Amino acid sequence: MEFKILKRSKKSKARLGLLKTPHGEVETPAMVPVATQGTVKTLTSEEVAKAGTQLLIANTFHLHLKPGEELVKEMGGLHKFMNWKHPLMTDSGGFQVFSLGFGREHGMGKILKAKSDTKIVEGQQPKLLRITDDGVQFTSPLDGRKIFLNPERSIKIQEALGADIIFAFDECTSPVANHEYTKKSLERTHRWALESLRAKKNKKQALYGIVQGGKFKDLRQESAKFIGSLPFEGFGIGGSFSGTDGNKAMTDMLRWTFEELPENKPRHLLGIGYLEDIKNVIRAGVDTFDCIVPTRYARHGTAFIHSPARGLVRDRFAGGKLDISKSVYLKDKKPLDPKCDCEVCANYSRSYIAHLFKAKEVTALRHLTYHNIYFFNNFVAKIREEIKKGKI
RNA sequence: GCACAGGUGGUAGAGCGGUCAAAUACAAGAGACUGUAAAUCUCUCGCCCAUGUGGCUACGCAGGUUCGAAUCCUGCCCUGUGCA
Repeated sequence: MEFKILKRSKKSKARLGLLKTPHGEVETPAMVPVATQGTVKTLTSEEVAKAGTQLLIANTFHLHLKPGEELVKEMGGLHKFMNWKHPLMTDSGGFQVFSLGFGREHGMGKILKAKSDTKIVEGQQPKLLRITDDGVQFTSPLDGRKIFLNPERSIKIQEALGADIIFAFDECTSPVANHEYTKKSLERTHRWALESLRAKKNKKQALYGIVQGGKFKDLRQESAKFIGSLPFEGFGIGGSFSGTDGNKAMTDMLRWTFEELPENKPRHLLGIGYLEDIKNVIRAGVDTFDCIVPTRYARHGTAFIHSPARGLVRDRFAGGKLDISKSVYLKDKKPLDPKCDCEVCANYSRSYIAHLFKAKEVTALRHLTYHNIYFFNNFVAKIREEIKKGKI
């Protein structure tokens, strides 16, 4: 893999780049739709590409569970298996250490929405899995069976899957972990980073190290310094932030991190963001970022649109949300987003999609997903243009 | 006309003497979702006050039995099925 920075903004830390992988190039900044189980839910791989997607991220933990990396390998690798001819990443399973552990136990996402009395202290274990220096013992959410993952196994699985970019195994720390827990967890993630590097054999794949450290400045800097000093080909920024103070916690964290990272290597922000986050993180210097928002929100009935729908939308950024489950849209002849030129907006009305959604037809979810992916890709493409023109 | 069966909230459908404003599901309304256990989850859903171990009106209609009836009895009105 090769990463070229084509332009650095004078107005911000934003950069325009080109990521060259064995399966083609990615113009950065770029949004990365999530294909956890080897599919962007409801879409074919051809549709995903047609909607402007350059890069996808699939998941080690889920594909290991089902159908198993050996099967994927037997079928010619993940690219061939899912007929995705473009660049591909796999996440390491590190997020599941959180989402199936403390996250599930506390009914909490990795971004804290409100003040919480829950605290995680050093030495505490989640009920549903066991984290030790050797690795993580998961309980499969599918059938309760035990799954053990550590850096070596995660890398082996990712090599069998065969994505262009793979990630070191880490622990995504909970937003309610205290400084001491986060520090101990970070030290373990750092050891795992070294082990991930050691385990990696396949030279065609690029391995990204992951910076953690939660919301703590000293830990973020320590992590960025350490991970940044290792021979990774790029970096993932993971973990938790507070969401109670707008975007400040996130941009602060990115600033602390990027000050310590080698700036000629690509940076991937893991699991962000909302539409209103995107410009900020790009301004902070993020090259790629993945997020389930366009796809999950689609399946839950939300279309992202340019102009706010009257009374139903927050319009804090360059777009709005349209909840197609509202009965008013049954009588609305307009497309989801009148300013969008995707194939769904060119051909279908809100009325029709609202009907499909209420009738629980899967095609509604397909249309919404396609539109949202297109919308996000287009949104980022315009930001690339703005960086090119020196506006951002 | 006769014989059965039945009439409960927007719908379907529980309840068959007290703990019933009435299970459950659907529909409807509101909210949540940031490296996907997520085509998911949460809340509201008779009316009123206003949010409480609150008030009022309800189970086809009219009477009755009973301390007490959606639940038992009588009549009436509807609906379905069978037989004439």
